[in-house]
Amino acid sequence: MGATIVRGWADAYAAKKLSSPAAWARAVKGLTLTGTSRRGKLLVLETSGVTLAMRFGMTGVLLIDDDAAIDGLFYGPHTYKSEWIRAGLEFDDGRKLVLHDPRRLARCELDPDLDELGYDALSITRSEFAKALHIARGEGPAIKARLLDQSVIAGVGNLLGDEMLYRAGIDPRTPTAQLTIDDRNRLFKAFTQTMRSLQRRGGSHLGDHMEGRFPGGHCPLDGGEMRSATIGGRTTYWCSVHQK
DNA sequence: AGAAAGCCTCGGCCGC
DNA sequence: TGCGGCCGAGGCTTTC
Repeated sequence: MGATIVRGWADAYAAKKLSSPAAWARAVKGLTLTGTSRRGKLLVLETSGVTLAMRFGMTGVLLIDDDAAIDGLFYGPHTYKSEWIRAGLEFDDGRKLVLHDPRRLARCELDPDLDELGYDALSITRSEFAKALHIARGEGPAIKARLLDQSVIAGVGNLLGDEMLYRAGIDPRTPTAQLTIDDRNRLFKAFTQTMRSLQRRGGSHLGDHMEGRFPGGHCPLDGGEMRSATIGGRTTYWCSVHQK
């Protein structure tokens, strides 16, 4: 902390949410880093001025002084190339933060609106979880879609959402308001356990969840056929036997 | 060749 | 008729 940004840059893709690529370079120059935090999938850099943020999409990785902050992304490449560097910050002490992203879905942001994000998935409490699943009117969305809604709970992606429902034995298509008390209890337990194991593994998708998660796959727990469909806009897999 | 990720936008359907 | 809630499709991009 305390280092000052001497230079920043972003290409047109990384800066897609900004008014222009130059806006990032212009805004970050001369700012002093005062703190870092994370909310859901968003990395937040607090500074002496405007708050900076980065999101990593599917294949984005933060490089700190040339070292990858995480490795082994399930869908990512297993190599690093200089042409995949999309944005970066250089500090007056010689250190740097670099955004490496082959598929160009990662983004830099200025003054992010944290109110758009719900409870953080890593630290959500039982009572917050209950609120997150509360539906005021009607049946609500399919539970899978609810888990992926970043404005309700921030941090759950497609693979994690499938994993939690798989562990809890809940059909991802179930309307949220139809979940029983028992369902909700099992889901909260599966949720926290899944997040804990994710954290232990270093926070990346290593592909060690849900072995049957592919077309024609079978459930490793009971041999049931795995089904798949688009739910909440994402490809979803579930066991036809134990996820009811 | 098609499918996948996160996120965004769009148009359509449903029920009140 | 309008509105909110919800849905899938389509787009972005590249790799496998």
